[in-house]
Amino acid sequence: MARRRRAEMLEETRAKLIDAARAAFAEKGYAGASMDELTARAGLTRGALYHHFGDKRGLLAAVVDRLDSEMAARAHEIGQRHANAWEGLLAEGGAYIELARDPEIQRIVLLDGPAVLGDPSQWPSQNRCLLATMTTLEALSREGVVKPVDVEAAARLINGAALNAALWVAASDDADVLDRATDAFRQLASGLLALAPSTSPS
Amino acid sequence: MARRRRAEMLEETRAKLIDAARAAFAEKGYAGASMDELTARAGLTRGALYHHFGDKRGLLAAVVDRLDSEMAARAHEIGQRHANAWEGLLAEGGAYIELARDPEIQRIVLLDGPAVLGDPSQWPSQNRCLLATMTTLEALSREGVVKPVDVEAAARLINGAALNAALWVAASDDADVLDRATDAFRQLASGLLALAPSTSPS
DNA sequence: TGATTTGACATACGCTTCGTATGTGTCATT
DNA sequence: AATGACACATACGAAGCGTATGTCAAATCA
Repeated sequence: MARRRRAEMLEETRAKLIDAARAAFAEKGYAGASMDELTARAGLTRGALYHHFGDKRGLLAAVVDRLDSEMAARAHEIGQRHANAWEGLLAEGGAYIELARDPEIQRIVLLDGPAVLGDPSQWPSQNRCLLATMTTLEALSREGVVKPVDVEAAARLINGAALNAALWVAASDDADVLDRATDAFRQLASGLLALAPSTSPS
Repeated sequence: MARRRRAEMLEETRAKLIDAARAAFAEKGYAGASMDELTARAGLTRGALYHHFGDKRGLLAAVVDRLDSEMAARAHEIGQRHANAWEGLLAEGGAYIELARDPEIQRIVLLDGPAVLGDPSQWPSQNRCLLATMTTLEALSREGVVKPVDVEAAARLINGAALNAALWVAASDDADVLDRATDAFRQLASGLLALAPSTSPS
């Protein structure tokens, strides 16, 4: 069998640990997940974990960073699909709402993450999400589509509203809740528009 | 000395435990707070705690319920002060933002609470907050001030935006962040208005 | 190529903490 | 006055985290 390089092995174990942790945290929650069990499932021991991530919290940070990056990339991509930048912003928000219905993201990013790692707005990954929204808003502001506005503040509130909507959608089994949340989101966002918002612009 | 009734004592120990837990959770966080230390500071032992609250989680639920009720009452009261219902809604949101700057509320209600107790929109106390906002919105909708809107969805998003703004405000030391967040909140909320929002209505 | 060092893990240990099971004293009831 | 219930304290077991230590392969170098 071909011998693999050391760096390869290292990356592989890191990935295995992150994957195992992602599953364990999602299933049992951060506090409920045992590091012994988690590492054993990955075919390793706690030794590997502490060597790579320092402590349990470091492991969560790594998992969160990964999930959050995936979210940002996906939401931004969806936003980019729209020729109209304003529709892109709305779609981006809608994408966040949908993404956050994923139980893994729910539990790890939205619930345990803030409690263990502190305010999300301080995370490097969250800043990526925020930056994407801010960039879009900035462009819209230059084009005159939205009113002159504090871009950072507006972006934070928009993201916050979307994430909260996602929590609501995820907690209820009702199928139409997603649509209700999305509609309300669009209405709220229209408050940023320079022109009087039309009820159904499409 | 006057002998107190049994029920009085009972309520007093409950209150002492909740107060001690409130302080301990705020200072060390839920996970970091030791129940031995917490109860000792109240002049009791863990026995009392498990007798009254079942487990650590039950104690947190009691603390959260208390804090959250205080928030709802205070915010609603502030909203009531305004003759104009629309300004009342905005003031209510602003009040949430300000209230959440309190480190106790920050840590216990906004960070640890959701992680341990689950989605806040399922809490009885949170429903009180929500109901207040919904009532105001409903009235505004009847008066024709805001567009016909899904009241529950709009209320949830508004509350979510306010809470998220509060996290941001609390995390940054910048003094003007509070104003920036409040302004952005008002702009977003104006998306619900039936008429084209004026830039500075007051 | 053989010796040495570095680094990636495994193993072993102690400490803390939670939850429960059991004990004890005091207040109501009869 | 005796009994039962209740409010709490004490004692115990188990689990989990972090650290300190050990080990073996891989990289470096003479």
